[in-house]
Amino acid sequence: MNGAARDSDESHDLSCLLMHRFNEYIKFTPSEVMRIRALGEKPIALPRSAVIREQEVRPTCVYILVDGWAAASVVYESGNRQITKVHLPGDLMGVSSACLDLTAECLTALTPVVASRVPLERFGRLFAESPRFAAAMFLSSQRERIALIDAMSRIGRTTSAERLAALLLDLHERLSRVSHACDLRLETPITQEDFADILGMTPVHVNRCFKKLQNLGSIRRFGKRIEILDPHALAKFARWSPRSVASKLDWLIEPTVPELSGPRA
Amino acid sequence: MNGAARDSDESHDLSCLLMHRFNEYIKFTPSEVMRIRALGEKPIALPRSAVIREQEVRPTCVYILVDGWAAASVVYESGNRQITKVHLPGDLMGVSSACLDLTAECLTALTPVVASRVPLERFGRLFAESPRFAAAMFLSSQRERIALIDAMSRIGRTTSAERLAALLLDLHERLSRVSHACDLRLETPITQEDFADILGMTPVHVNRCFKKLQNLGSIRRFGKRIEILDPHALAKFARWSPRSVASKLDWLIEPTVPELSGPRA
DNA sequence: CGCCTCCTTGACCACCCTCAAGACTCGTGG
DNA sequence: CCACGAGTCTTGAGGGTGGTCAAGGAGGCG
Repeated sequence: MNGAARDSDESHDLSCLLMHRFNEYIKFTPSEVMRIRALGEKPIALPRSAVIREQEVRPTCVYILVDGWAAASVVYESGNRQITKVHLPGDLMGVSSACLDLTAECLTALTPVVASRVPLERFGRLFAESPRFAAAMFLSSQRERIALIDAMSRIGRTTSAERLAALLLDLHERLSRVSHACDLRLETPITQEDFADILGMTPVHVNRCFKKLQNLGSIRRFGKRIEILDPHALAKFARWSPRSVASKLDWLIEPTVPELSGPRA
Repeated sequence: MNGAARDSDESHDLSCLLMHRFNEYIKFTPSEVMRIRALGEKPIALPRSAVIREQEVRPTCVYILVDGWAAASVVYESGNRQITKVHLPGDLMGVSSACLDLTAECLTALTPVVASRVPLERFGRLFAESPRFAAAMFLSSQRERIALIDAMSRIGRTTSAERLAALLLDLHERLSRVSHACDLRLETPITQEDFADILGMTPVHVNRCFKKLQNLGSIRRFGKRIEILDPHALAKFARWSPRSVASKLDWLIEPTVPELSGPRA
């Protein structure tokens, strides 16, 4: 048992949330769950727009987003920024910059957030000692690459309205997995300017695209609440379909769990 | 010694090339090098434009690019495609799709290529048995994420001429590391249409951007040979600077090499 | 109530796309 | 050796998507 275990009273209620993400590819054993739970330091609350971690600084930690939404973005001197990833509760943030001398992206709070630091040393120790944790991290990094590939190809090769539609579907899917979104209602606490920075366009044009999707009868809006009226039509319009992660991963990880948690659904 | 060792006579001369990439973050021991060498099957030669691996198929392998240039791209029904990564000799290809049920990207040959398949099982076995290999793969995946982040933010937030300039500098840097490019001359065997697919624009406009960079006095062209006249000015124009990978990685990997395999510092 | 942030809308314009035609290169075959 | 054709590059003309600028409206909070 390592010294960080004393943090775990705060991270108590996070555990299920975090496990949800970490379990994406692997069913961890109880003892593994214990260790993963102990990864994060005491969570910190930050207001909206707060910088969680600067761009162009020495990376020392990764971060677990416990509550709220956050953005990873590349900021230019002109003030322009491109959001490269919208992080939802349970996400691990700032991992990619760990391979660099200076961080490539800035982590900011899109809403008030609660986040927990994970020192790289602690992360690295678990990575070295638990091959299954290493495999899970490897796979989830690949999944992040896929997300980037999808976002990039949309920015490069689809129109603005299509991009917005795809983003709404994407957020809806991710949120429903964290079970924030019920049915086809979508609560998006972020501004149209944020949308613009995600989609590589301007706030003004985001607004016009929203109107366009409304006129097409695909969505309806009530303030920040968005309702997807015809998901099928919207998906077709956006040329979007959900990615399904590999079901068979025995090439990387033993499919069965050695100890207790045996039963597979 | 595993059965794949018999492939190693062909992969003989590749080893230095591949090691160059695999060594990016770690210095491997001789026995580790042996195992990595044995990863790839017998390399296969393919003509330009050949599909190395389709999109939307079940992933069974990753690929080592031994010679030539290849592209990972997302292809739309309309025939449009976005190249998400230009692979140079020594690159590992198709890794990100390994986490999916169906591949997200299509791998195609931009020039005649020589490539070697690595069955996922073989990759996974080495990953499980060698924590140092696992760490190296993890880090190189993070580096790929950074490359995607950079490409994406450029497409989303910079003008076409800036993007082209950044791409030229990027290719020059990568090529000079594989030592194909001497000095400021850049041999690009790919068409302007390929450039367009990388940069998220049209071939016609790529041509105009080339002309613009020439008129600025930043580059000169002789067919497919490009000379960067003022790299400093070009980098400033493109808002480009080389990324430097972390020098201190002892949080993930023991910095010094143990002899054969086991002993921990 | 007033201020701030965000949303909305209009007018204008530029960057980049589309279409199209001609020039150049290079491999192939007569 | 030249002719041909396919693929690529180059250039022009015109148009549309989306950016810029600006002003008014709507909501939230001290």
